[in-house]
Amino acid sequence: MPQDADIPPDQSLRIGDLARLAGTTTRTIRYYEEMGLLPAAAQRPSRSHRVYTAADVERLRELMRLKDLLGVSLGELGTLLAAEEARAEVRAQLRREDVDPARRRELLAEALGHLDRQLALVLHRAEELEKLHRELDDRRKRVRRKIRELDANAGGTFPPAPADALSS
Amino acid sequence: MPQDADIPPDQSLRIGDLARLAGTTTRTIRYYEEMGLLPAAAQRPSRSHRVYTAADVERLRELMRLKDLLGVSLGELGTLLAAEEARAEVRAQLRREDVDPARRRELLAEALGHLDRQLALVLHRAEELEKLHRELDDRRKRVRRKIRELDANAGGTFPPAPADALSS
DNA sequence: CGTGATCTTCACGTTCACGTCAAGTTTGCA
DNA sequence: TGCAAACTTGACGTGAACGTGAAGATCACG
Repeated sequence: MPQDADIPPDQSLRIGDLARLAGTTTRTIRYYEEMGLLPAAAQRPSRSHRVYTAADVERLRELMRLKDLLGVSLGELGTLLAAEEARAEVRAQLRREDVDPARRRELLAEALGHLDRQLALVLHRAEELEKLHRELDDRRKRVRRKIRELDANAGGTFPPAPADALSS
Repeated sequence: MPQDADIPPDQSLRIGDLARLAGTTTRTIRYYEEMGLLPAAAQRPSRSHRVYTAADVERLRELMRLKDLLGVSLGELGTLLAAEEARAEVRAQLRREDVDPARRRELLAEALGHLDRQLALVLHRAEELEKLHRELDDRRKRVRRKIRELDANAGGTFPPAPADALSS
């Protein structure tokens, strides 16, 4: 668990701060940048320090969250993230109301597609996890029942023969 | 997705068959054996072929499933699997009714502990996934609402100014 | 009992996702 | 302006989880 020093002092964070706030390392951040997951802030004067904002903390946390929850590689994550980028683009375009409705619809439809792809991934995994959950729950109930049976005739003779096979 | 040739011809499978049936490679199977995830069938005459049964197919599939769903390393998976081993042991002992009740309770309690550990893992992940699911659903709803708004006054002038900020 | 497919054990190679060290540079601050 | 702390790029190292040969043994079948 990351040391949750959740007092984001606001803009102008440096890479070390970002690492601490997101619960990771500077190496990882540079690596993610290299992989295109964190945009390289193109106009950085080369050899000067990287600067970040609170939004970047959020973005990085979201990245790590998705990576963990969806169990995807950084490459696949990059694809999903490109969708997020597109959504940001959409938001920017939508904020200016001088875009023609046809284009607006296009952008929105695209965003919808991206969201649906992510949702499909999430739903599939959630379903599988739920299945596993139910299985474990069933096993647990069986074990607890056996314990209760055992406790019922405590101090007595042998308990009644169980007679039911436990599924593997 | 593994090519689901689900016609398990029954016992006496060889490593290639197991690989095909479980949707993986022989290398992976040997590796898992080396890691102690698949027991090495101790009395194999050294330099003879490995033999497997349909149960092993199940076990291997379960292994891959857990690894994927819980996102754990093979090491951690080994620990969880040791629990399964213990449960198998319990089942074996419980089948013979000549074990004294105290020991039975012990074994059952142990099994319960293992199951609870797995359940905790699963529940935590399921919760996180559900949170992500709700978030994506919300975003999707917003996008769809915008599309409907746009479609409502189609062919007309500009749509009414949205006036609501889209959360990042 | 020959033979081709499949398997055996080394052993080294590879990819991913970073860790780690080195040498020089930039920044915040006294 | 001086300086320590934090940063920069570059390069090599590492652990996990396999992939990929090589050289020989074994199996299943005609």
